[in-house]
Amino acid sequence: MSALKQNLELEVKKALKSLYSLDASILEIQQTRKDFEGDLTLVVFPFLRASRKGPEQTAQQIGEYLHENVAQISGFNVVKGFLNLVISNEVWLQNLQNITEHTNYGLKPVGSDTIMVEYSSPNTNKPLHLGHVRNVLLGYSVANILEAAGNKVVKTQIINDRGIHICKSMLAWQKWGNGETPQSTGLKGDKLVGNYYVRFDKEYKLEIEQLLSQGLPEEKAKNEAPILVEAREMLQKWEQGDADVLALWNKMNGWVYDGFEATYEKIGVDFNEIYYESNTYLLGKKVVEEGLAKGVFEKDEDGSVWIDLTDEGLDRKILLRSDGTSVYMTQDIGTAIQRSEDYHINGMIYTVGNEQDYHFKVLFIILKKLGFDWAERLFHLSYGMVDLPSGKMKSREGTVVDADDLMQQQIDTAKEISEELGKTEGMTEMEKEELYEMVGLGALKYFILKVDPKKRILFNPAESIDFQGNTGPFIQYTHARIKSLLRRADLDNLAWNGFEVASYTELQAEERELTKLLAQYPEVIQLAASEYSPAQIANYVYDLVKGYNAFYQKWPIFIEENKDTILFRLQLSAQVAKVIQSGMSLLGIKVPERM
RNA sequence: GGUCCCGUAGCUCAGCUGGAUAGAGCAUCUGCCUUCUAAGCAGACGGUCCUAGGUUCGAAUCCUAGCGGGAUCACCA
Repeated sequence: MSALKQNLELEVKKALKSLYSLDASILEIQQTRKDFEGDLTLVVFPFLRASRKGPEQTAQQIGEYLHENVAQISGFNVVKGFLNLVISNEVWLQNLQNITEHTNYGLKPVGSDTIMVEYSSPNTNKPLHLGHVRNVLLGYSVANILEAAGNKVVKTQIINDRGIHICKSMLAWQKWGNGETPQSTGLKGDKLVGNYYVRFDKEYKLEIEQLLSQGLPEEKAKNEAPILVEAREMLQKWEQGDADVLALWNKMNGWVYDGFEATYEKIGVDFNEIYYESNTYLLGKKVVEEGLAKGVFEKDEDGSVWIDLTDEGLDRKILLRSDGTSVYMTQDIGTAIQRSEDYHINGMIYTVGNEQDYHFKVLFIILKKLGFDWAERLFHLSYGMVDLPSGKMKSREGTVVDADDLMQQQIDTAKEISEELGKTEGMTEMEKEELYEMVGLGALKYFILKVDPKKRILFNPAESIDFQGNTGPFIQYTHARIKSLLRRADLDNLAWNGFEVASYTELQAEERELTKLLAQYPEVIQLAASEYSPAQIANYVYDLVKGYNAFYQKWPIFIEENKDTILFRLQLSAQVAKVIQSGMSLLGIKVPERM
């Protein structure tokens, strides 16, 4: 398709040169809108000055020239200043033929650029929730898309494993845990640790109340509650390398990682490399010292280190506290550099919520100022909040939608609907379970990925996600239906697989439309990659499926008399199924053989 | 207050590197299963593209101002 377009652009340029001696540098050839006849449209308004004719005449003239000189163009028509070109069926069919010969159609071979994609990046004191789900799905899908577009991709996360929040869970477990473990309770490790985080907060609030009733001012009560003081002491011990504290820290973090791993596996995402803040913050501090020496940063009298970005319309930002300890920014600087040393990256994508827009703006400027060449290709994949009808999610207040619960709920819904529709007859228990999971998670993933990441999502846990219309299950269903056709074809010994579509002559309008849609897939991947947008893929696959269903309903296959027609339609269907499967896998969504 | 993001049908969203009569899904209504899976198809209904200016042959799309919603501006992460 893009080759076709490129070739056409060349021909149009030739036409303009020969007709009006015009050297057009840029010209726009776009898809013809549905309501008009044709495949590609040239807008001729920009050439009127050179042609010294009206728009219709100009379009007519160019059209005649192209029709005569370009074999691929089988016709044209003119509507106002729009020249609609009809591409010959042979071109589309040849293209379809090429598609049948490529198993990885649309995907580029891996090139030399290495891009690192970061997503998830949780704290280790509580389980993953709905917000993480959006994050993980986006990041994982963008990683897939970048890979499909020809990049070497390293998927990673940064685990925020140090800080007071972990000490809170540790302390609460020490005090009230009675030696509980995931094994002894049957709880997932992240859930167990999360419970103690909540417990800490509860006790903390009680202590504050008590202090307030003793007449302490609020500020002081919040700051001097014994349990908080104790947590701070624990953090200090941690930083000093106290063996007992480190052992507890390792144990509880281990539980959490096991829990996360289970959730990631369920959701269907993975990582190639994991970074821990406890390992990178020291490097950050070192680099800040170096930057200070280079004059990129400045030191205040109290010893704190800053970068002044007021020239860029931003603020002053702190990089080291007066006591020399690191802040969030310091750690991110260290992590970025560590990554560039471990892998020779050409760029990096950070999947982080839009409340961090400012942070990453500053981080990128700092890395550029420090002179790293890869700093030119940093991108903050920023996404909007997932809000509940009740408002914002807050872990400490328990108003979160837990990731595991959410997935299970979707799977249960899928089960209900499947059973209601009677779709699972003849399936084994294992096949059923697999199907429910595919469909339930497919609905969830598609629901989240089809919208622009920048937009906020309002999620109502009480209403289940749709399974009809523009949804994951709708697409999965179409795939299953095609597979069903192909199974029947195999039973009937119809050798569609080797059928040469290029020589087919009976192309119907719906079939022609489908070949055009299939031809667009490689371009769509490139666009999705350049925009870091899974939504582009989702919307494309949806259009393809809509187009297929229109064809499916209008043109029955097996009752056709002409065997070539049967084989052609089967081959076309198989290619559609292939692209559906491919596109959905870029979104991290599996498609079933039957449903 | 400064900065950033969002505002398109009753609801959820496409379209936004300027192009033709602004498109889908859900909801509502009408048809289509004794022919390949009806989680489907065909059709109807539904719009001041937040508002006002500007640029242009042409603006939902670009620019300016305003309105509404959200985020952010910590020696928290």
